[in-house]
Amino acid sequence: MDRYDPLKIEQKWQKIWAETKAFKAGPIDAKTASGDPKPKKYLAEMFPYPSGAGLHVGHVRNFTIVDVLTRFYTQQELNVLRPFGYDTFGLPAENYAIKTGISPQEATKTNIANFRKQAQKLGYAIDWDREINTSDPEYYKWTQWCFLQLYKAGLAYQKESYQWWCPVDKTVLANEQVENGHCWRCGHEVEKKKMKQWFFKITAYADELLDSLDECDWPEKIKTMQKNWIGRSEGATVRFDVEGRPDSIEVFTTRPDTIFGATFLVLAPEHPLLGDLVNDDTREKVESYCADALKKSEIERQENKEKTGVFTGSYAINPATGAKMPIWVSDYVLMGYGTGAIMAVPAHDERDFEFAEKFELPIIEVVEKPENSDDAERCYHGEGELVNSGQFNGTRSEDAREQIVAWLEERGVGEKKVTYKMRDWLISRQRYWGCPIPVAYDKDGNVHPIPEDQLPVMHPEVKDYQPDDTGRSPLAKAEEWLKVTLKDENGNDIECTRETDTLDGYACSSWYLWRYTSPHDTEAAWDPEAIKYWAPTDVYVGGDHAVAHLLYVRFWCKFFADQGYLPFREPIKKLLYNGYINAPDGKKMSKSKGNVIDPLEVIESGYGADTLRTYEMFIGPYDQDAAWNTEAIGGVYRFLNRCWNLCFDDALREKAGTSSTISIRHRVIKKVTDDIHRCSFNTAVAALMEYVNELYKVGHSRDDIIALAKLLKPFAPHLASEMLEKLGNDDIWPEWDEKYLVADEVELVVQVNGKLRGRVMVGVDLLEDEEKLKELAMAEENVQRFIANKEIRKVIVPKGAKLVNIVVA
RNA sequence: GCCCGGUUGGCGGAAUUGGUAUACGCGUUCGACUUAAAAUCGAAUGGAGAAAUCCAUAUGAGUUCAAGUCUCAUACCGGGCACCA
Repeated sequence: MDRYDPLKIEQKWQKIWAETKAFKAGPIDAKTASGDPKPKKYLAEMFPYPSGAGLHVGHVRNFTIVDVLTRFYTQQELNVLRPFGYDTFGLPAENYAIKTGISPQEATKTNIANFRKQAQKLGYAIDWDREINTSDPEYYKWTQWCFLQLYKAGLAYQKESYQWWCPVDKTVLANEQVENGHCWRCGHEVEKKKMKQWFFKITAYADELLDSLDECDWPEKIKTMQKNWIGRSEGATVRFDVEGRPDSIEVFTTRPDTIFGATFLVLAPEHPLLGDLVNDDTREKVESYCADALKKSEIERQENKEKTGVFTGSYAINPATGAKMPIWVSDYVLMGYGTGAIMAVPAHDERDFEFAEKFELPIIEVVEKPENSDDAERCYHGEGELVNSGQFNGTRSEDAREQIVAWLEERGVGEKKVTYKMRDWLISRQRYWGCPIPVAYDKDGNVHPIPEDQLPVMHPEVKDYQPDDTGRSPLAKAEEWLKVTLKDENGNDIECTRETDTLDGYACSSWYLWRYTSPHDTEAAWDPEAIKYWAPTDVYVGGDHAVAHLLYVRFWCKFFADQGYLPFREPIKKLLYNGYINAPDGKKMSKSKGNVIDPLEVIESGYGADTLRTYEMFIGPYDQDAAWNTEAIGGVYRFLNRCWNLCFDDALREKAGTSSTISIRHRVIKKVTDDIHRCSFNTAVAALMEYVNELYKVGHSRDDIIALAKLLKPFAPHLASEMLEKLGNDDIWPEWDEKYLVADEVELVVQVNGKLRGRVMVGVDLLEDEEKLKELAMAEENVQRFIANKEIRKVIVPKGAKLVNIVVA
C-alpha cells in the first residue's frame, strides 16, 4: 500500500482541475435533469489586496469557508458561481514603487501571479475564467462609468471644506478610514486641511441604509456597527434671534422639551457667523481661540476633555422664554454635525453642565428628576415632568417634545429635523495608484465629465510617484496627459485640464460583486441577464470592513437599483464575518514580532493543503478569533491519514463486514449536512473524526468509505478525490434516511429529583408508552434505593427526551 | 462613559428546542509493536473518594420536576463608538 503523500496527490488533482476547468460556473440558462431552471448559488470572499508577502493563514481561513460551501453546493448539483479577484489599487504598491522604482503596474502583476499560484496550491474551487483586477483598465473603465452615473444623478459633487489629511501618505481620507484620529494605512495622526474635494452623497440613502438592514442575514454585531455609524437621531432645529442684529442662529437639538432650560448658545470654532458676532473687545480673543482649535489635532481635542471656550460678545433670545442668552464659542461643538451650533441646557446635559460650571453660566432645571432616581447624578438627563416651562409645566418630557416643536413651528422659529452622524463619502485621493477620476476643468474651473466613449481615462506614465504637500497628486506632473479637448453642447472645442486626483479604492470594490457575473463584458459594467440570474450574492465571507466597504456596496446597490441597472436593493444576502487567526502566543501575527505562520510553509513541510484547510475549519467557530496551535494541526493530519488508510490499507479493509454500520453512516451524513448548513464547520469535522474512529473499531463496508470521502471532500478535496477515484464513485452529496437513524433499543435516563440515578435500555417501540417507561424507570435497581419509602410526588416523561424524572419528597 | 459580545477540564473547544455537562482535537499517563526511537495501534484522563456518592460550566441570587442554556445583580476579558447636542 502507498502511504498518504499529500503533496503528490494534491499536485495531481490541481493539475486535473486546472486542465478541465472543473469549477467553471454553468450557463445562466442551465437546466436540471427534469428541465427546470437550475437553482444557483453565488458565493464570494472579500477579494484580497495582493501584497508582496503572499497569502497568510487569515486568507486561508476566509477562502476555505467559501470553498467548503462552494464544494458542498456543487456536490449538491446546484449551479455555483465562485469567482476570484484582486483589489489592487492602493498605497502599499505605490509606496513600494517610491522605494524601489518598480512601477505599481509591474509590482501588481508580480503579486497577482504569486497570489494565484498560492490559491491554486490550496485547491480552491475557483472559476478562474472570471478573475478580475481593479487596476486593469478593462475593469476601471467601468469604475469610471459608475462615477459618471453618480455624477449625472447629482450624487457625485465637489465641496470645499476641512478634510482629514494624512501628512505621511499625503492624501485626504474618508471618515471611515480614520481610526481613532489615525490614518488606517500608516497609523500616523491625521490633520484637518481645507480642500476642494469630490464626494459621493451616501447620506441621500441614510434612511434606507438603516431600515433595510433588517432584511440582511448578517451578524448583529455588524448591523449594530452600521446603525451606530449612520447614527440617525430625531430632534428639531430651532432658530435663535441675535440681539441687535438681523441674523438668527440655527441649532439642532434632540431635546426640544428642555428649551425653557436653554441658558446660552455654543458655536463651533468653524462656524461661519462668528465673524459677525464679535465686537472690538472680543474679536481678538475669539479669533485666537478659533485659530488654536483648528491647529489642534483631533487627538489633542479628544485627549483634553476639559471644556474651553470664549464669549463672543453677542446675545441671543430664547424663543420660548424671551430670555437673553450669551453666545459662546467652544471646540466641544462640532461643525460637521447638526448645524454646528447648540442650545446649551446645563441642567440636563453633562457637557453643557460642565461648561456652565466652569464659566459660571446660569443653570435652570426644567425636567423634574423622579424621586427614585440616582441622587449622585449631578445633571439629570432622563425623562420626567416639566417644571419652569410656562404652559408646559406638568407635561411629561416625552410628550412635551412633540408639543413644543409644534408650538415652535406655529411661530415659525423651528421645525422637526432628523440628523445623521454619517457624512458624505469623500472619494478624492492625492495619489497616483488609484482609478483616475474621469472629469476635466475648463479655464474657468467648470467641471466637464469625460464622455463615456472616451473611457477609460488611463494613468499617464510618470517617473516620480512621490506625492508632495501641494495637495495635488503625482498625476499633476504629467503635463501632456493633463491637456484634453472636450466638446460643448454645440460641438465647439473646449480646452480642459484633467482632474489629477484618483478615486478612493473603496469605489473600485463597491461594484466588483456584479462584475463577476459577466467579467469580460465590453458593452456594460455588468450584463443585465447575468446579474438577474446570479446576483445578489448569496454568501459573502470576510473579516474586515464592517462600516466602510460593507456600507458602500449597499449604497451603490441602492443607487444602481434606482437607475434601473440592478433588480435588487441589497447586494449581500448572507454575510459571514470570520474571526482572525492569531499567533500561537495569542497575539496578532506580525512580521516585526516574528510570530507569523506562513501557510505555504505549513503545506510544504509535508502536511499538505488538505490538512491546512481542514485544520483551519476545525480550529474553532468560524466567527471567533483563534490562536494557531502548532501541535493541534498534527491531530488533523493523523485524522486524514486514518481516512487514507481506511480506503487504501488492505489490512483494514479486511475488517469490512464485521459489523453493521448503516446507522452510524446515516447519522454522520445528517450531522455533517446540518452542520455545514449552519456554518458549524468545526463540529462537522469533529463528526467526521468520530465516524472514522468508530469505523476503526467496528469495521466498515465500501459504502461507509464512499460516504466518508463525499462528506470529507469540501474540507479535504484532494484526498477525497483520490479516495473516490479508487472507489470508482461520483462525488454527489449523500442523503440520509430517517429510518436508519433510530436504533432498536435506546438508553433511557432515569433521574430522581433531577439527578442522574440510573439507565435502562428500552425498546424503541416503548418510547410512546409513558406508563411503561415510568414502570421500567422505577424498577431500576439503583433508582429503587432513592425512591424506596419516599412519597412520589410526580413522574415526568418529557416528549422525545428519552428521560424520566421522578420527583420524591 | 455608552452600545454589543464573551467567561465550560492542563489547553482549543462541544452541548442546535431548558432534558445524560465536558463530543472532537491537543497535551499527559500507561500498554502493544521495536534492539531502540519515531511513526502507528489500543487504553485511561474534570476534582475529591476504597466505594457508594459528593462537588464542578466566572461569582451570588431567582424561575423550573429539571438551568452551561431563561431572569436579575456583581466581577473579569474582548470588540465597537466616543464631546454627535
